[in-house]
Amino acid sequence: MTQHRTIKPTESELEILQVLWERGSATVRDVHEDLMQTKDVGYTTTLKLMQIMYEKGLVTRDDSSKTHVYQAAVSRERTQKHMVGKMIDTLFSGSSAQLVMQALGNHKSSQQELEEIQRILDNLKKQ
Amino acid sequence: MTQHRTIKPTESELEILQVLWERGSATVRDVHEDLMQTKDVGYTTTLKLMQIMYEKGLVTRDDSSKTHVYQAAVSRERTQKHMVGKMIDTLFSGSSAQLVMQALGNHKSSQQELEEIQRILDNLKKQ
DNA sequence: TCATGTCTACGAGTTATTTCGTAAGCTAAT
DNA sequence: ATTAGCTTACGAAATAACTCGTAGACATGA
Repeated sequence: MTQHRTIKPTESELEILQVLWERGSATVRDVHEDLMQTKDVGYTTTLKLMQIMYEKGLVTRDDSSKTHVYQAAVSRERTQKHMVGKMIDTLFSGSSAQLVMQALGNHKSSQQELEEIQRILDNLKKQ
Repeated sequence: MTQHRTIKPTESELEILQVLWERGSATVRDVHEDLMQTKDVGYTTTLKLMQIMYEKGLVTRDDSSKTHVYQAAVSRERTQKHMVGKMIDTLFSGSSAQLVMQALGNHKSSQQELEEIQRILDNLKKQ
C-alpha cells in the first residue's frame, strides 16, 4: 500500500506541476512568470501554493541558497495515469476506447502522432 | 460567447450527473441509492447537491408532483469534450496523442473497441 | 384522527482551496 | 550605511465544496 491519496493535486497545483515538469526545476519566480502568461495572480499566491505543495510532498525543494529551487515530487506519468483512469471511470463508464475516440475526434493530431498511435494500436491488436 | 463556465461540474456533481446520464431521469432517492453503492453520505447531502445543481442549471427538474424528477441539463458528450480538452491542455501539454497513448496503454480494451478506434484512425489519416 | 414515513427547503457548520497583505531578512548598488 | 529590490514565512480573509440537522408539508394506513 503506497501513498495512494498523494496524487490528487488541485487545479492550481496541477498548473504548477505542469511548469515544473516542463522545466525540471524552477524557482517560485520562474513558475510565477510562466503562470502569468495565462492567468493573473499575485506572486505571493504562487509562493504560498508552492509552500503548501511542499508540505504535502507534491514537490521537493533545495533551500540551500536564499532562493529556493523546486522540483516535482510526483511524476507526470503517474499523475497522468491516475487522472486518466479516474476520468475513464467517472466520465466514460469505464471504456477507455470511448475516451480515445473523444480525444481523437476533437483535437487535431499531427500525421506523425497518428502514426505513433497506429503503432501502439497494432501492438495491442497482436496480443 | 456561450456559457462557457456552465460546464465545470465538481467531483460530486459529476457523480450525480453520471447517474442521471445512465438513467435518463431520476429522483433524489434514485440518485442517492445509486451513490450509496460506492460512497456513504446522507440523503439530505445528495438532495442539497442536486438543488444546487438545479440553481446552477446543471440539471432540470419536474416538480409537478411532490417528488421531483431530475434530468441532466448538460450532455454527457459536451462534458466529456470539455474535460478531455482541459486534461489535454493541463496534463499532456496539448498533445491529444499522448493522452490516447496513455489511455490505450493502461486500460484493457476489447478487440472490438480496438477495431472501432482503428476506424476512426483510418478516417483521420485520410484527411 | 394520529402516527409514520418520505419529501423538499433551508440554515449553517466544516473543510479545502485560493487569495493576498505584511513582516523580516538578505544582497547589491548608490 | 542607506535604499531599493527581491526573497521567504506566515496569518488570515474570501470563496468554493461538501456535509448534515431540523422543520414543515403531504400522503398513507392503522
